[in-house]
Amino acid sequence: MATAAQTVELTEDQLTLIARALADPRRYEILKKISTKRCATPCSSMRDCIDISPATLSHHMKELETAGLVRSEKDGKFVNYFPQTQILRAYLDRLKSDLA
Amino acid sequence: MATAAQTVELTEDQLTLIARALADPRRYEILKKISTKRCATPCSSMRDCIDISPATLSHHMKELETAGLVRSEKDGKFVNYFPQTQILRAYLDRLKSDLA
DNA sequence: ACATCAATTCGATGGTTGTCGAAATATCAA
DNA sequence: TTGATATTTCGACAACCATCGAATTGATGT
Repeated sequence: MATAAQTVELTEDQLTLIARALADPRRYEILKKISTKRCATPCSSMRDCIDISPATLSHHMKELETAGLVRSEKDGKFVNYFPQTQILRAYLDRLKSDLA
Repeated sequence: MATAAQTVELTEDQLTLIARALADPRRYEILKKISTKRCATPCSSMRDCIDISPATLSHHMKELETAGLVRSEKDGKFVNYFPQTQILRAYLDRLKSDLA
């Protein structure tokens, strides 16, 4: 089953990390931007539309990555980010089964 | 269309309030408990299974209510809580359309 | 009226977090 | 090598937040 969707099981800690990652408006905007793009999103391109210092951006990217919501790949002096939609889907499924 | 599901539109502020409300483990447990019960859930019954002071519980309930995730109804000296599933559904729909 | 119980409010405390400037690290181009 | 650019790390600060004891409010039953 090559293209079957993997169902990820989230630990309690991951659940909290994800919820907290989504709870900051700026981080949410960043993730939204990464998610809508199919291609790689470099750190620097984020600063074109979000007014933020490099240090703060780096901090937020680490939070998103620790939560598992994005994956990073180094490309020379740039760092590209990719959305990890299976994690978000697992989160949505979990909320639905726990709370709906 | 008598039983049609209402689609609620969430503001940016509500989005943040909900995310923050879900980001605390204890609050998540409380909401989970309220959600799995169909009947009214009094404040005091929460303390049977969650070790928490009355003051902290009251604080968390207010957060959940401000986020719109629960509704409260006074019943004598008790306060009953009801899950507001349409708000949770609106939140899930929003995450899906923004991030998936 | 009084005592009792549920819940809220107040005030304080300790920990967390978003923010950014400055310095450091890493890569690339000339 | 030197300079420029991208990103991270460090240190600090202010704001926020979870927590709870104590005092308060509100309702019930005696």
